[in-house]
Amino acid sequence: MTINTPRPTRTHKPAEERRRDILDAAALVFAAQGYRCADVECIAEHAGVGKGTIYRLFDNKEALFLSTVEKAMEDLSAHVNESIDEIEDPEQQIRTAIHRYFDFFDRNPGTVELFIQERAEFRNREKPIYFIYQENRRAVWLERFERLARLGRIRSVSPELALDMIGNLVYGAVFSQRLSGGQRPLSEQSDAVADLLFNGIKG
Amino acid sequence: MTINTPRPTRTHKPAEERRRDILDAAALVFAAQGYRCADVECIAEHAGVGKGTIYRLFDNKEALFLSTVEKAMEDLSAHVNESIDEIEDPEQQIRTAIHRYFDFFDRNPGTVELFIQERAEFRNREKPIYFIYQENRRAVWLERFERLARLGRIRSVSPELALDMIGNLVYGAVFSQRLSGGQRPLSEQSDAVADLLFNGIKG
Amino acid sequence: MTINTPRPTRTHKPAEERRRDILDAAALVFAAQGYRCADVECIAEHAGVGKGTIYRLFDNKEALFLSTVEKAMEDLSAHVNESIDEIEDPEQQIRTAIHRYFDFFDRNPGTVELFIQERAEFRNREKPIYFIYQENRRAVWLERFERLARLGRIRSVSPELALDMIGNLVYGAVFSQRLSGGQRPLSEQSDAVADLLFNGIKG
Amino acid sequence: MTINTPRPTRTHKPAEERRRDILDAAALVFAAQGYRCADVECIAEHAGVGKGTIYRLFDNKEALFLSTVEKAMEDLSAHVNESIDEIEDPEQQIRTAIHRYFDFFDRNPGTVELFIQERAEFRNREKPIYFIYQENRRAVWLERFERLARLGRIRSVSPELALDMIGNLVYGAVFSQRLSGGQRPLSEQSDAVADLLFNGIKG
DNA sequence: GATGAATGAGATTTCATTCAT
DNA sequence: TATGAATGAAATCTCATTCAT
Repeated sequence: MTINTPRPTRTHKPAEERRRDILDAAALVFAAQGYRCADVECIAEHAGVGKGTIYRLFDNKEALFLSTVEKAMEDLSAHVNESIDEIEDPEQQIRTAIHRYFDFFDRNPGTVELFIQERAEFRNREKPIYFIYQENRRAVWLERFERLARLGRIRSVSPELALDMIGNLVYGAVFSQRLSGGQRPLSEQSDAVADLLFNGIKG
Repeated sequence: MTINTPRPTRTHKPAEERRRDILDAAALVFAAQGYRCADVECIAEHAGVGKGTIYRLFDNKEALFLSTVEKAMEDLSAHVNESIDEIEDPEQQIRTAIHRYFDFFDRNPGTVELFIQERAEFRNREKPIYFIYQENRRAVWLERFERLARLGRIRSVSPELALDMIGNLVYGAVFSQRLSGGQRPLSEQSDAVADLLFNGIKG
Repeated sequence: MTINTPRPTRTHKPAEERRRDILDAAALVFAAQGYRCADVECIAEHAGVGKGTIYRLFDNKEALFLSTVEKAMEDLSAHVNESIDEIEDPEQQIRTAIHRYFDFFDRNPGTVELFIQERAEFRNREKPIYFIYQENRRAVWLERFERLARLGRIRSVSPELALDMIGNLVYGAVFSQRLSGGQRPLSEQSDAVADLLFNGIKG
Repeated sequence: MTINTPRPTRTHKPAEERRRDILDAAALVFAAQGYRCADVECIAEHAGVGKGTIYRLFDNKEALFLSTVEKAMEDLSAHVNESIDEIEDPEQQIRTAIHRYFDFFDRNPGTVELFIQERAEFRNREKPIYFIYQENRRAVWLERFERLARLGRIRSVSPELALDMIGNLVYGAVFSQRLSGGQRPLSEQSDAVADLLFNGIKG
């Protein structure tokens, strides 16, 4: 026998905590239902607040969604970049990054949905948040590839191209796995992906 | 004051031609506005028909959209596979396929949007049409990779994995280029991608 | 194994026959689906003609429907009045009329639906066709009741009132039976109804 | 040029009151325009609310309509049965019921329309609400007729039949008056109807 | 004349957003 | 400040009617 303990009618919390609650709920609901089908009321319920509160903290549904995506992107970025700097060898940095990238999506499968949704619904915005973040980090990664080249461990390709390739490869892998309904964790494939990247299929 | 020169009167056409007109218009409008924002009336105008005609030939907006995606996928598949069989060398087959794959999206940039939209809006459907088609062709491509392995031109990776990798790579490349707003044609990169695939960045 | 023998593409029939075919089909479909839900196309199919033909013979859906109701009313009127004049005794005339009235609706249950539909959908028209016909016959029936009164067989009520009462009684009975889902044939009750009418429940 | 003085702003009312407002407006509009032609927006205006409010309180147009009919039926039932129990003599009970039945429809002429509409548009539903209510009350009324029979004041007919007859008679009378456009109040005829019922036209 | 493909007005319903409480 | 009742714009889809063939 469950007892309904209805949410207390009004509660006071610091605004920052409210925001987090709402963004967490939004990530869940947007990922599960898609941007259009997600009902703001449903998000409000999940977050344990009234609709009005959402509209006080976010301009509108679009702003709420973009904040949600941004938060997800921050989490991804933090997860990937966290312990990279402590690694000395650039190849190992790359291998670790791939692994942690895959690992993040294994743990947060909804995040792919958020990225898809963003692009699907906000075609007009300049550039998806994902690619903005990617660009921000580009310089750092480029330098790592250049170091690798200087060490003679990249031969035939320009660092620029290599960076793009790996970006496309892992990005494509995440989408493919998610969209094709693949069940195997991505992170299991990270070594194979890295090997391919470094050695190619002939190697 | 502009004078609208409305579509003259009603014209009769064979059903097949009408379908094509409508699917062409739909591909345009869905790609430009997204599934949700695309107004069926707008598609009708583009196709030069009345709304009713669309609803006579397609059950509803969803069916129209999915037909549009399917048609795009057929076009892609035909474009890629067309002249592959005439090529003898399996490596060359793969290189050509990559090139033609990229080339298709250069010529039909809206197609990526359609694929994104499908996934974004119809999360419930088993599997996106793209992956259904991909699976259909899998056996054929697998055989080519196996031949390559038998010829000793693939060393370290299983044909299965190699196939997945290349799938992810090109798929990711198309998305990346489109989503990141890249302006350079994909097909220009096809050689570099193939080189990476075969030789890796170390090679 | 049935062989589809599709309706020959075009046939020529005298207009009068066409009209009858269409009205028969219309009576069926309108009774089964109701005025609003009845699709003109469906009626055309039932009648074995094209939609255009219907619109050549009838101004519009409304006119078609009203013609259908009128035809039904003519049939009812004919069925009831047919052999009344050959009967000598006025009481027997009334008893026979009641019986034939009920009998008609037993045989043509859809007719009630048509009358209901007419009223439901064409509230604006002066008076339903049923009541127009009823009024036309009123003088004749009034005379019969007056003869009955002159013969001393109606005591306490005016012929006018008696006529109205019986009208209401049988009309109500038909509706009740139909609307309440009664399964017993109306005509079985005609004697009881007539007895009540003549003698009341005390008698 | 008329100046619209639009409903001021939004007001808050208890749900029960809102429901009543809406049902009152719906009864008016459905009776005047018929189920199909009645625009929900029009009902909303009459009720002084927005369309959305109607859809918050009722699942859809159909549910709104059926609630309206049910409410009307409750009102009728209450009006008829109200003071019957205080009457001692069963014949007087019946006479009073007839009178109050007619009186109700004189005061609420639209109610007949609602009943017609219900049947016309929802032919699929098991049984119209009117007949469901009628059946509920049947046992009580049957008992009254049986008491009358025991008192020797009904001779020749079974109580069952007598009850059906009177039901048909008054039901038919209401329809007839309404449909034939009769202007005289029904309640003026109630004595004559009762006399006919008890004594017949011969008596 | 006969057909049925083509048309588009019109009505229901949803849900983001507002604002009275 | 927090709530959720109230709002109404917007979009799908149907089907009576027309008219090219």
